[in-house]
Amino acid sequence: MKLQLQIKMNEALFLRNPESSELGKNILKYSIQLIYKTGFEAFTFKKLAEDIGTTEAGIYRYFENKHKLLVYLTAWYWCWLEFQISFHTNNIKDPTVKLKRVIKLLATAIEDDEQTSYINESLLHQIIITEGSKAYLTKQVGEDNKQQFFKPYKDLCAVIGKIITECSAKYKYPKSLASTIIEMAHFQNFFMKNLPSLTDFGNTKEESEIIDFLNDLVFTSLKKS
Amino acid sequence: MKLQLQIKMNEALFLRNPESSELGKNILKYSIQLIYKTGFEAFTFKKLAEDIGTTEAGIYRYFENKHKLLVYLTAWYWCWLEFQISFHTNNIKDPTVKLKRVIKLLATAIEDDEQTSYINESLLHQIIITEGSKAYLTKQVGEDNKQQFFKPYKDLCAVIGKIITECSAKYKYPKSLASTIIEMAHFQNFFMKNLPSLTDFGNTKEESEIIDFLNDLVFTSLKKS
DNA sequence: TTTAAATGATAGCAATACTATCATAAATAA
DNA sequence: TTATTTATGATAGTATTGCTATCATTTAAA
Repeated sequence: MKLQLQIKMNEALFLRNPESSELGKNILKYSIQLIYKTGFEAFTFKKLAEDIGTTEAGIYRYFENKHKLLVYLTAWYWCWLEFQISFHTNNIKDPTVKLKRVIKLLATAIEDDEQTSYINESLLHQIIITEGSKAYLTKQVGEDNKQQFFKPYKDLCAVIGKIITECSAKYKYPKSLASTIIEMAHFQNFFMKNLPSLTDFGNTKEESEIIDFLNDLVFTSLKKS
Repeated sequence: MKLQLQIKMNEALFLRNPESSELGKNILKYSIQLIYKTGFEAFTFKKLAEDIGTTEAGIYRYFENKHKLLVYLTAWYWCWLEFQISFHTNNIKDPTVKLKRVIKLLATAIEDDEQTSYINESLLHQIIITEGSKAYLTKQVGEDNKQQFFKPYKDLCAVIGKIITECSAKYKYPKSLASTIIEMAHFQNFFMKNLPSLTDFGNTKEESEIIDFLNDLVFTSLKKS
């Protein structure tokens, strides 16, 4: 008997719930692998269908198009991460300790946690780093937002913003600082690996340095105010 | 007699230099308008050709594909911005004042400066906010980087990093802080307009608030160290 | 004025992004 | 158990995208 973590996803993101069938789960599993391997631009439903051993039309019964699938995956990731955060910061009283834990969770590569057999969290984390912002950097961001597609991201940001306010009630920009931490945990990681001169971590390429940078950035801001 | 600002672009970015002919200049001019209007995903050379009144094949003689064109536009923008920064911070001794000026330039919407008739800097700035990161968030980032496509971005980051170090020689993360300022000047702007709950500027939607936030972020970090 | 270079016009082709149809298999309800 | 809904597989087809090739014509340089 095993505890299964189920995330309730926004129904407007899919045509048929991918978590409700084998094929659906395979779509999630293999799309993560294929996007990781080829990048989102070169990723197509045709190739995905071949990998799974089904047909293109089969995929289209679950997802309207690859953009929706990407939004689904990112939304899933932010939900999952918010759960991780609430789990790992549970019972911690000191908001400073809490915030440090959050930064570490945001900036650390994840081991696949096997709770959800069809989602490889480690690969998904890598995908979010490279492809995540493409989910909202579009012309349709307004409509997608109306349909609540970015609620998990906004919720996570709100949670972190609240911890920031607990740390320092006077600090004026809790939400912007929260979104900055989230984005920079990913961007500094991408830069470190791909455009290292944009960072100070080019030599070691250690995640711990990103964590140190973010801690410094956040806690000097909060101590002062 | 008018002074013309000419930016020497990396030759590997194009097949034929777009600044060397009318058609080329039209490609730059109309591509900025069309990407601004439709977004990069829906932008095609076919539509661009129709707008200009030429043929698809005509565009392909200048740019290998739309990715290269986007990289060209972003590279041009970073070059132009670095010039703006060096121009507007010239003769300023105090590095703190300099850095404040830089933050303002990064976060402020630009008026089209008419110096370059075929490039509308104001629209281009908007494009960079929404599409800019797509230039490097790809599988080919490594190869593109080898060909020096991101040199203007890296140069700008180095310039800002140097000013940061002038402000505080002891600060440990000048380059990461520089790339953070650059990215956040844009992302907070995008969030403010499209996903306002990710920021603290949803009510006023004023650029000046982004500038205040970045100033606070940067100068508390630098004062402390 | 000859020659080279840039453009326009047209064609074509492989891949992408879908939609539709129908047969079959599997799960569910009567 | 049979009847019936539901999901999948197989196949086709269509418009658009992304790109290359050819050749005639205009424009600019030698």
